[in-house]
Amino acid sequence: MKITLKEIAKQLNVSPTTVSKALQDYPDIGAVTKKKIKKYAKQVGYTPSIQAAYLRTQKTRIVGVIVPNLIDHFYNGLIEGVIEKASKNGYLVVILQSVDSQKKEKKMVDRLLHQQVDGIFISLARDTINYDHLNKIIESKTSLTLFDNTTKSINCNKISFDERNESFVATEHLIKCGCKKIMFFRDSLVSQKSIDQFIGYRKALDQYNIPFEKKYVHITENKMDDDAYEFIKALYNSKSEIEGIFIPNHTISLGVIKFFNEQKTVFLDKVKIVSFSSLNVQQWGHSNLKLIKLNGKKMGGKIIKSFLNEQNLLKMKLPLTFSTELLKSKKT
Amino acid sequence: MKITLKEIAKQLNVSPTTVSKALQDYPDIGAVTKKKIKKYAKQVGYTPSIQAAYLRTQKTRIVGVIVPNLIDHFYNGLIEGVIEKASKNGYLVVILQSVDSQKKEKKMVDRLLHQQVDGIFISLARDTINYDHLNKIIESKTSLTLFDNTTKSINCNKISFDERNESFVATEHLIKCGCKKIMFFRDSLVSQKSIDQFIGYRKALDQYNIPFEKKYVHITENKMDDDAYEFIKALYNSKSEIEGIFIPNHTISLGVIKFFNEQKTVFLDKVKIVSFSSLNVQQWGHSNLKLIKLNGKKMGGKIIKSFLNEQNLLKMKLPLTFSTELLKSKKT
DNA sequence: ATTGTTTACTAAATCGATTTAGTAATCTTG
DNA sequence: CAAGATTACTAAATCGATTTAGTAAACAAT
Repeated sequence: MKITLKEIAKQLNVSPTTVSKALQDYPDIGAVTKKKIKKYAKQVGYTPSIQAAYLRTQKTRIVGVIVPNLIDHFYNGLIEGVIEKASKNGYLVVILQSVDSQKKEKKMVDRLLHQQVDGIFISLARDTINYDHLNKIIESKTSLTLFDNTTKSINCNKISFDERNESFVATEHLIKCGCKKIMFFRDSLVSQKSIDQFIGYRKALDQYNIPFEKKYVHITENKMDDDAYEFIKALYNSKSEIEGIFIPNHTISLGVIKFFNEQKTVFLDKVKIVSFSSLNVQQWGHSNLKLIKLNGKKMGGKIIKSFLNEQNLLKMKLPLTFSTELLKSKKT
Repeated sequence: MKITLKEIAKQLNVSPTTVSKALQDYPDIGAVTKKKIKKYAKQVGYTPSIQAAYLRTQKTRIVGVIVPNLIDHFYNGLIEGVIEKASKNGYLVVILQSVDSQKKEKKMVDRLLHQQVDGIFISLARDTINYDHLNKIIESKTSLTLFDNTTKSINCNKISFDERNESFVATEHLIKCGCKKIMFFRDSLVSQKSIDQFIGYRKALDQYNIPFEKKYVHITENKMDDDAYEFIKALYNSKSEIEGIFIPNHTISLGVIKFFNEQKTVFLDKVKIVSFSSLNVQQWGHSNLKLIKLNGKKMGGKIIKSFLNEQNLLKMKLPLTFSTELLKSKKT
């Protein structure tokens, strides 16, 4: 049977108030009583019900993460990082995937708000262009952190790579390898992340006086890996003159690599590839294939760190004894 | 501001009771009032607080999953399956990793019980040999499902592969390829999963009259991939006569493949490998390397299905109107 | 017209904690 | 030694819902 505060109070012949206060180290409980209560609570393995406490504290100790998918190694690593750091700090992590769809993303946000989680972390779906759901999060005073694919339109915590620079470096690498005809797989026309990647790509071309050609940009859709596979296959069959390929994520590279494996790397010998990836293996150790590693796990840790910072600031502003009053005056 | 039941009641000049009942379609609320309340609730976007409702219903609509790690593709796929199916049925999923340690596993269980989740799903850590934490789950009347690596000692829902048979088939494949000196990577001495795999391996050897040799079994430890890498490297340097290798999981195969990639598959041409894996790519399309695919996503779906079944059975046994009484009589 | 049933609603208890506002008992201090 | 201050504790309200028990009002039956 579940042990409750009341039960402990009854057993020790004190009031529930005393027990609650003793366990929270209130100064107005005698040292002897405090020790006695704490000892007994430990003995019977009492832990206050989070659900019940929520009614007063408004804290669930749960955070929610929405990622576009769970296939990409990058997000897996990221989630690992989030879970590890969150666990250490007593938070549980709820994972949801938007399947890169704005519609689903909105649904997931509603579900998380409904559960009244303490924080929501989102890498926006490829097609998200409306931010009502993000504003709803902010209005509800829930901590919001955008990561990886963010947006400038919303003012909140943000954690992301310097996509422009990373893409510049990637493209530059190909150029330095002697490539001039460089393909760019673009995963979205509207997402900030993709826009930045495109800017980095363009900037590198400009800097090395290579003319930009629209036909070298392919915009992937739906199943990114299959789409990339089909595209690269068609490209090969049409005897393309492509010299280098820049791939902005692991999923797309899966499709591309699949094709090259089928060709037994005959084609790969003529084309240089750079891909963002978060695999820490050199499985595809072909000299013409370079992986730029993006550390998802580290980013995951950073997300929680920024969240915890915010929570601590809140706590400092709202000392326990005055929390209710201050919260009330803040809300009105 | 959060809309509460009380607030709606006030606005419509009815009692909170009426609102609550109307929204739950109780028969003793007039059709007109019911419609009015429902309309208003919808208009202001009211959803009852799960946290508050918990106090009476004892349901959090959260389930927890504990996996050994998040690196292995198999668990990633599994989690994807769990989340997809759980989301569809209104459950949130909390993910935790035991890092293949019994100690952490117990901690994670405590945390989930503390949060009072509706169901806990565990793939036991490699070194788990004590089951007190599982019994605690059962005692607390929380639904428990063991998957992948289970144990016979606990009576609960279980979902796993026929490891003996799968291993038999894998080993048989190597034998049919002409191998007699077959290595077996074993990931644990105590886990049921590993024991079953070993039995399958032995059975295949026996059936084809191949003597079992202890030296062909390597027990991995700690970082399975690194350990496997080091082992296979040493094996190669000692000019081993190994003809076939059976690898029971993706993580170990990462280490092995890493080695072969470094050797540019020179060695691989002389050795046949079978590995369990859940990658759906033919990236390593070498004819001497066979991957036996384990569908994690499907297993994830099955876990939720079995959980939902159990929950529904409970519901049928405990009609809403009598739930409290019956629960009480059951608990005593 | 009186009693018995429905119908439609509400008051109050409850879930498990936290917190505010008090109250005895003890201790200071002028 | 009386009046104020301090110590150690408790009663009761509260958080946001659900559910039990109960009550008026309308209707039906004798």
